[in-house]
Amino acid sequence: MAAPWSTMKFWKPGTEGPGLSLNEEREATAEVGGSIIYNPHASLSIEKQRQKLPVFKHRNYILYLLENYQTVVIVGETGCGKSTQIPQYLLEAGWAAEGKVVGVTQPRRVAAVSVAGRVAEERGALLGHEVGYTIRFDDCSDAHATRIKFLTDGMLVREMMADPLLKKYSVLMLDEAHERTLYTDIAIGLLKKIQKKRGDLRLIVASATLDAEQFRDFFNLNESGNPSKDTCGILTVEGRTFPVDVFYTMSPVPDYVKATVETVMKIHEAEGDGDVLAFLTGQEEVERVVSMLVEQSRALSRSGMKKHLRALPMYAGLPYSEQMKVFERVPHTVRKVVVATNIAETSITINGVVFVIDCGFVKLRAYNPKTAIESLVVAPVSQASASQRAGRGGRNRAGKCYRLYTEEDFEKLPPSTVPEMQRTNLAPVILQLKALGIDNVLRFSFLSPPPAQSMVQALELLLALGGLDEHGRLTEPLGMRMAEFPLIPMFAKMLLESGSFGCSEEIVTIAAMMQIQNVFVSPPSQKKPAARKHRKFAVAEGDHLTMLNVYEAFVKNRRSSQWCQEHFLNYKGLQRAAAVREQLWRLLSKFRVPKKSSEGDPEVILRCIVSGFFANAARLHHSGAYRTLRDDHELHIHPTSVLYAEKPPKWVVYNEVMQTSRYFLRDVSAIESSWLVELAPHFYRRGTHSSGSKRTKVV
DNA sequence: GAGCACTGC
Repeated sequence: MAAPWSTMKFWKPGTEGPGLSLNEEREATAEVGGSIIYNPHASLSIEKQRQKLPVFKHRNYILYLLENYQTVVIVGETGCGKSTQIPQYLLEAGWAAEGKVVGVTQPRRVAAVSVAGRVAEERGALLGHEVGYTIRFDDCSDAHATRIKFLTDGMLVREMMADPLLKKYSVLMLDEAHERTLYTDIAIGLLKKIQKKRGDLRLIVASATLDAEQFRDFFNLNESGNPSKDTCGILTVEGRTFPVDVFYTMSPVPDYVKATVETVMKIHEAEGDGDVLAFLTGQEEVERVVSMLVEQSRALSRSGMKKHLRALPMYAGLPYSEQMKVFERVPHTVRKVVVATNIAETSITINGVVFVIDCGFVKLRAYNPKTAIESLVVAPVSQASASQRAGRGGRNRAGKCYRLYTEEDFEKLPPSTVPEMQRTNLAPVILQLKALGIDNVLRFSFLSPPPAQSMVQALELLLALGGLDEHGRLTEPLGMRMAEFPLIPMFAKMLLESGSFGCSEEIVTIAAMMQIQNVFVSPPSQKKPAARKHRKFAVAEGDHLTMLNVYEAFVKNRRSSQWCQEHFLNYKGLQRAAAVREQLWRLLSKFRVPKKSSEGDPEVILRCIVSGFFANAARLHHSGAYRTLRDDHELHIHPTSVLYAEKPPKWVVYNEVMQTSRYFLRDVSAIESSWLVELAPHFYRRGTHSSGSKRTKVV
């Protein structure tokens, strides 16, 4: 291939990188979870290090702004130190006096834990006392002693259920707010409401440049037009990163998979030391590029090239031990090439990356509010994402980023990604808001309001499940209880019904297992033996009972990691399922749902599943495909379902529909059509297709 | 017959 590159642009340090900070360097999974080492003699040097961070110069101004404004938006560029330092400035200035707490939210668990660890270390404190964290399944904080508390944004929303005004907090800092995760957005809307009742509550919104004004306008309660009465101010803190040269292709690339391989080989031949990180959209592309690179590097070795290539895949579905390989150091004679999905954009940081290749696309979840069907679509990345990807190459030294698209096309990309709130099924959000006392969700102050049709779909589903009444009010006790579960409402309903079906023990396991992705692992090199082992767990009733089998076998085999490996099962996933199961059990006991086993009878279990998932039913069409009962949509059983290899049952319920190349049903079980009429008479009635009312569907 | 970005409670 002729040299497709031309240098188009020089990326000035800190002008383009969205607000990531010091903590990111500590986010790599390999570095997380260790004990905190405290060296009492290091306090002076820690103090000096703290003063060297770019944010230190702004210390007094930040404190001044917080005295004068209810909300402060801080544009903190990568490496400025905001996440670790600002909470300490607040503590030192007395914001955590009189039993008050400074709270800092993070979108991800690892980040909450690692930043908390770093801050505790800087203060010479034991994690869990003065400095602590709270994430699901792991509360390392002290109700009395903790002054700075790191938590996931989802956890903050949960805390509001117990303490609607968040009275114990004097200041809340929402870190990485520009990521606009679902829970950050929920928290933002709720905090604005809380601020109207609690004038003393201060907010710090840490965001990227692009969104700063949107946040300020949202939180500015001043309607007088007089700027001196503004309640929100903005401050920008420069970052500390290395420059990244950005290159574009001269003309559009017809095949970015091939172009990725060619670019890697070009870098390998022409450039000095430094690892490569390539972004692609999915598992299949990643594996294809890895195998092509392996082939190419063999040819290179044969031709006598001294420097070797080591291509490694990285995506969430990869077994844990395989994921860890990307963090391993390689000898100087080897160049590491990590081929990753979007997981490497924010969730993990790989040290030593100098060269980044960006295919320009991303796989995103989308939601169709008309059909209530979610899909995974490959879409062009946003400019913000592209900058974030490029920035992954400038963390240790100056880097280079190769974009597999033209500069002209870059200019046409959307500035930022559509917030999750606008591309998701809102039923869990609406239920949560109702439980927090937001009666009129249509008038809730959303930073980015979701489509009205999505709200309507959510309200209809919650009504059908009995969580809301005809007036849209939360029902007692059902709706309130459903909201307490960390699950989508259908699962919550199924669990709450499981006592009366006499199968709560099985249902709680099934609900927990369904929260885990990739229970079955299939390494590309061992697909056949893996499939053989997996088939042993499969039952004709479908995926729910198959997952029950897997979990019960896991417990029977003393939760052994060795056993999981032999059976190609995701050990970490099963451990997580056990933790989820325990949490769900606690909630069921709280609501006095009796502990009962179906004693091997599959029918009650399936009926109980129908009591939660009746709206997700489909029947087999003579074409061989399924059709939804809701709106006659054509669907296919996903190849990962055990029913894919079985004789297709006439009627099924499913957990979700995912649109990729076709509409696929995921997590499917066989049912009897009569159960639908019996268990959801308000939703279904027996009849003919010609007649029909609006609400009830004809079975 | 043929396929699942990523978090989080």
